Amino acid sequence: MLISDSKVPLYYQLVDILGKQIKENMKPHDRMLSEREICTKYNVSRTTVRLAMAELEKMGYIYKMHGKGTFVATLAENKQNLMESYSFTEHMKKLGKVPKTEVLSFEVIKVNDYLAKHMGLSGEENAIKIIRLRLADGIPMMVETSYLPFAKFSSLTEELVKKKPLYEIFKEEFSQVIKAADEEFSASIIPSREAHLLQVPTNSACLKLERTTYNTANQVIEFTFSIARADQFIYKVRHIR
Amino acid sequence: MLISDSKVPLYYQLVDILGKQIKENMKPHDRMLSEREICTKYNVSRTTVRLAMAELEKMGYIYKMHGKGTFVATLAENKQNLMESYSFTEHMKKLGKVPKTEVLSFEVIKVNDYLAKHMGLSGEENAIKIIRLRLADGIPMMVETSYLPFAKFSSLTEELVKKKPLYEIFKEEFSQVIKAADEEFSASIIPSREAHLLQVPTNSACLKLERTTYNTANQVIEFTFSIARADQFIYKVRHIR
DNA sequence: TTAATCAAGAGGTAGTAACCAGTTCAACAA
DNA sequence: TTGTTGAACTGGTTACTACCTCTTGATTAA
Repeated sequence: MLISDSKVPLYYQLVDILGKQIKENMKPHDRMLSEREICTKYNVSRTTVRLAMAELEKMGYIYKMHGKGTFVATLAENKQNLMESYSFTEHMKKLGKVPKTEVLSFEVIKVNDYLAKHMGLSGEENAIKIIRLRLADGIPMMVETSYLPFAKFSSLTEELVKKKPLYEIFKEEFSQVIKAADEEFSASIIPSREAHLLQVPTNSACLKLERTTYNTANQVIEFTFSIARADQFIYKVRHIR
Repeated sequence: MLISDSKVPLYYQLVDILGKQIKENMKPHDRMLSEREICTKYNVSRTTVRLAMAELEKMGYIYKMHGKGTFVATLAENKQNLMESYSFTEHMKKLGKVPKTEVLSFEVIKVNDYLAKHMGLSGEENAIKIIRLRLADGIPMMVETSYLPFAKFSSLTEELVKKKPLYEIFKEEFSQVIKAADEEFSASIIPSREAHLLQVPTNSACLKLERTTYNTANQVIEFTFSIARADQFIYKVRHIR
């Protein structure tokens, strides 16, 4: 079942196979085969099995109990890839809504002190500033203002941003893999400009969100402010371990 | 430096030692010793070193680059234990504020359908309902309403809750270790009861927070609603991987 | 000078082996 | 009957070995 001379590691092939089994045939708290049983079934070492299981655990698919076994997590139901939680597009699809994005502006700016500090840039560098309106089922949900380091994304165009989700662009066009993200949540009364864009009364509450996204080399690849309408938008995050 | 016959595993002793070194003597992007160098320095196998490094990586202390080395993460500056982000007490201490908690009510209730569903309980079970007012430097910050499964915490008393942070009680009195948490954020106009408790005008915005906390066996050990005043409270979360 | 090559050293993957520490339950002894 | 014990599982820890891929920089060849 596993391909030894594949470019994709054995343990990762196992992650795929077991993950699929869990999603298709198992329910929360079902017991998995023991590590040693998986070894013989797939003819791999326990090292490989434990690597795969560690990965599944990090993804929230399974949990282990010393002396008892490994079990399917309740968390497995609605969570695949942690990265998806950062993505408005993926987030909305998961909720059964149709996401849509309008790019309101796209420009290259010189970073100010605040941006330089938060993005780990020198004050001389440039950043790409993108303002987007996000809609779900045609209802305006949030306004996002994103800053990307120009040095890493100099060839990025407005057309591309209009065509593809930002996180797909990161990965497919610039080989930037998201490794970590910091998010800050707060609430306030909605600013009038955003009230207009989101089509809500001027005294409404809104959810403010600030996100800093890091690549595998621990560099900031995105710094985003979002303002979301309070009556429509709920933001979900999951912590594991 | 490491103690072979200790009850605490070698790899975890290494986590402590390396973590301390990072916090005390290193800064972001500094290179760590290579895995093989650490092996000889502490006289352990590479297995052990890699286990420790994996742990440090999960904690956000370090990041690795294939072929180049292992480096101190920028994230290390302000983050130790992911669990601490759930804890109001720890969270506030980290911000240099003095946390205080007033227990407003403590009672055992029969769960309704909504609670039963969210806590994985049958409709017949009981829960402990605790309402707390959280203050930082004497300023009321948020009102938290928590539900704990009575079956797991039947011996919990109001006195204990007044004396100790809830998450310390979980760990020390009931051996419940937090493994994962789901959080949902939204914003709204503050309800009048909370407006009064938080001493803000009735038309203020507030941050609403719903948290479900799981133990290592993937059972819900806490379900909490929070209402926080928008002008004072910012909630930070970090995702890794 | 410039480009290709190669070796050293980094982390990544994989196997084997052995023993430790919880959990469970059946077999045995009081 | 009621304990207790102990074997047979579970995952957890540790060591050793070997080879892979990626990065870097020095050496070599064009």
